[in-house]
Amino acid sequence: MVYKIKFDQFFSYSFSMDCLIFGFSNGKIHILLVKRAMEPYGGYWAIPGDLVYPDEDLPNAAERILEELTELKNVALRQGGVFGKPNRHPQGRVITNAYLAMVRMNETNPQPSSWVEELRWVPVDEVEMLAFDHNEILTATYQRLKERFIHEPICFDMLPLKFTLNELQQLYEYAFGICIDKPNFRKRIKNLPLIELKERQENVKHRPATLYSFDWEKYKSLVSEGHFEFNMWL
Amino acid sequence: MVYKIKFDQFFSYSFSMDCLIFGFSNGKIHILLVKRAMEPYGGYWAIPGDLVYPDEDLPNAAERILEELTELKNVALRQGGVFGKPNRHPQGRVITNAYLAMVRMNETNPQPSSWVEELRWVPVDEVEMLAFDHNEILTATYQRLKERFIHEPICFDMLPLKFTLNELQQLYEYAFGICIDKPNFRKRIKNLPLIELKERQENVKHRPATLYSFDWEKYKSLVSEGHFEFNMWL
DNA sequence: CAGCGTTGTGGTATTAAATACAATAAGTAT
DNA sequence: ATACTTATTGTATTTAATACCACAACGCTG
Repeated sequence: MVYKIKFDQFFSYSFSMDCLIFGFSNGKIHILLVKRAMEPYGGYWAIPGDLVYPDEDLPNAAERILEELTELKNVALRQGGVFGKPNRHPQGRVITNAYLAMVRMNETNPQPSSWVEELRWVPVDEVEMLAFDHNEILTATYQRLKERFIHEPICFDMLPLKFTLNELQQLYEYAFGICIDKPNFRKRIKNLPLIELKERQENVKHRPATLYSFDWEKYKSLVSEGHFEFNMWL
Repeated sequence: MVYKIKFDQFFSYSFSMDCLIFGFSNGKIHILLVKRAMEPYGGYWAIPGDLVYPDEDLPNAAERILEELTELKNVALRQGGVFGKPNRHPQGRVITNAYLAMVRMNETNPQPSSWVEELRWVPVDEVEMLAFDHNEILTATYQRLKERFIHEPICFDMLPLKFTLNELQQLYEYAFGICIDKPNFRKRIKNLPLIELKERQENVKHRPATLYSFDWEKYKSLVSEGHFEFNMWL
């Protein structure tokens, strides 16, 4: 089957970025959603995203768009999948690229901006109907996020800088829907480059837990020099 | 910073697919390259790829393009990364999406077609200067391929349907640049759903090795029902 | 067909890690 | 002090990874 298409017809697409920002709070992984104040899909909740400019590199576009819509800066965005069904966007052929990031919700204060009317953190398993094919994008991206959880220390990007071992455990338990024996969990992670702080929890109604930080310096040197591999459950 | 851009300017991009076909032969992982008989980059070696049609879904486009250029059909292509530097294509803004697949080289007979002048399997570590940003695309995609090797049984897509355990071992040794103890290797893989065939190698100058197949049926049922996880080296 | 070289296969002893489960210590609230 | 909640340590058992040795099976050569 041979198609005859004019050159111009090939150069008629648009390209967008969708930024999936994940955070952890109250034992649940959340995603940042925005309410669209603009057609198409005005009034719908959506993943923050917009079109890429003609002379803009993709990583820069993702950063710019995220900041324009939510005022978030200095977020380490990573590339995810591509979604390009011909009719996914009512205004034309728009192929979109998911970019994802993990942030500390307690230190992150997104504000609705540009065409965003409202903005909200929603637990990933409570997300309802979204604009465009954003449900599909979320599902696929969250799946990949969880896979990365196993072999990259990215979960520490969503935990507070000072966290308890229980918070770390809860994060993994939520992500993978499992229960872990507490004493054994602590033994497994004793290989990780964690810094045990002198501080403890405050304002809790029980024995305060010791706070820890992830030692990124040590982690990098371990990886670069020796044969250290981050691994949470084979 | 606020840009003012007309609607039309946003719908002026093009989108392409690049198909990275990997195979294994003589102890080396190869990639299928094509020689371009067309501008731009006429005469250069490149990853087979072309523009997506306006009404075409991405997976279909990848299949069509691969077939048009190499006459390969029924290849299980998977999505890889996106590459979209503003000036990566001399004719305009073309964002490209890598699709990758593993094939059995002994059963695969690609033929140059359409604008492809010539076609060649090249070991991944012997690839030289390619068209566009294809070296970058290859490096990034091969890297991801190797990561998948660890936790997905995709290596069996590039081995012959009937393979020896030594071939399997060689593949992993090449990919990760390591040496593995043969007896131990065989012990590790004894958990895998392999079918030990009644057949043996033929026309070899030494004791013929037993041939094996990967049991995809059993693999699927193991994964779906129980807690089986494919894992080659933590 | 004996003996050599090559490759495949089986075994063991050692080490390290994952698991299950019990017990203790350290705080808070009354 | 006492009860109660949560954090932390300990042990015994099982399981898997590793290193290394020995042997078996086959083709080839003389």
